Amino acid sequence: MDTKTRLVDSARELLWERGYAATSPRAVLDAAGVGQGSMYHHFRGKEDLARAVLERNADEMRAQVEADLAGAGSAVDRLTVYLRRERDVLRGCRFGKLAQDPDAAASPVLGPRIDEMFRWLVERLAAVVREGQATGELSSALDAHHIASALAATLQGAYVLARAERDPAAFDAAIEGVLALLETARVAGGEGGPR
Amino acid sequence: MDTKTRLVDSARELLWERGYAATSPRAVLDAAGVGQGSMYHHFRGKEDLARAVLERNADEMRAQVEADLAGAGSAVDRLTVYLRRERDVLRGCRFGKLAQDPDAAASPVLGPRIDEMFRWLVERLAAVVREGQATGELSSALDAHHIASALAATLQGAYVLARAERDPAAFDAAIEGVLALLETARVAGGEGGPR
DNA sequence: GTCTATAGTAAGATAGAC
DNA sequence: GTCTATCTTACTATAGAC
Repeated sequence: MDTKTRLVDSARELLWERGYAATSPRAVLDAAGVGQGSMYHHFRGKEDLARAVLERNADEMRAQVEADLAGAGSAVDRLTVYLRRERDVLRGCRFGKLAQDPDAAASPVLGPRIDEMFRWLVERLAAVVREGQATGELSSALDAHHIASALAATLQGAYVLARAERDPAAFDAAIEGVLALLETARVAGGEGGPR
Repeated sequence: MDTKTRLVDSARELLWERGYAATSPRAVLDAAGVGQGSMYHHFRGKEDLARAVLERNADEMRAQVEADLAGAGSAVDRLTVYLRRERDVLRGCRFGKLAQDPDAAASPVLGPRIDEMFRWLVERLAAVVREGQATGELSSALDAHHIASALAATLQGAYVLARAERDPAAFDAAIEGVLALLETARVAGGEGGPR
């Protein structure tokens, strides 16, 4: 594996584990096993390296979300697949972590990328909710964007709870809770209604 | 105001704004307008000062939550009051912020205090859900701890979304979404049922 | 292209004058 | 009890040898 790839891989892990502000270029270099100067040859600095990591993370996340939401089954079924997918709970969300990081959020190059990722995610979830409304599975009285926002927020908050309590069970409890609520919102008689 | 109080006040603001890892003692001293040595006279160091801040934050948060949840109205009404209470959305939750901070969460003195706060909050919310089940407002088929976890998680995640999108509207959308779901869970005929 | 060496700054903490 | 001065370490970045 070449040096540039090793740098991105190492930075990706450290950014996930420690966040942006708390990740030093030195730590990345040590983890990648390269000298001081290599990073500044391939990247303009810490921020530019983080940008490369964010681009890769965004590609992977979009692909994963699409895989979950574009599958078979009703809208609620697919949202359930997405929310119940196995995750590295205690490490948290690669994007949510950075959204809370003071330096990453304030960065003019990183901030907009984080912003864009979440706006895309919520809109993608909202589209599935609207599909559910179109088939009659979910009530048309619900605001699709609100429901999608609540689902995305529960997922992000579930990570926060699990990390605070140092217990993955806190994550599962929150996900099961919102799924139970979503289940009650299924319209009786709609496609794949309550069971 | 005495020096010790000014130090805690300044640290409290900076911890909220920047988190623990990214808040330097120097920044606290500058904000408080005191010299280097004063902090080390009143506190053992950065971690000890943060501990003092966390204790004050915990007191205030418990009082605020109790004020919202112990009021009049049905269980769902009170949960709604809690979730809709006005918040400094873009600054985030004083505890949720620290839960995501790598250094704060890893600290043996700060970590357990963050843990305890969230466990208390979820249990307090679960108690209200159980009250709703006792009066027949909410279905007894629901797992109170799961629902409480989902509500706490949505709140935390709503902060994450708003910060990521730099828009308080993202917070409101998530809260309204989960409230809409909670509303559908009201048992018809129960106290203060669906309207 | 990758390395070591080193710049300049700030971190967290301590020493000692007043 | 509060201050300034200073210690040691680590930060982000650059210089220049190989």
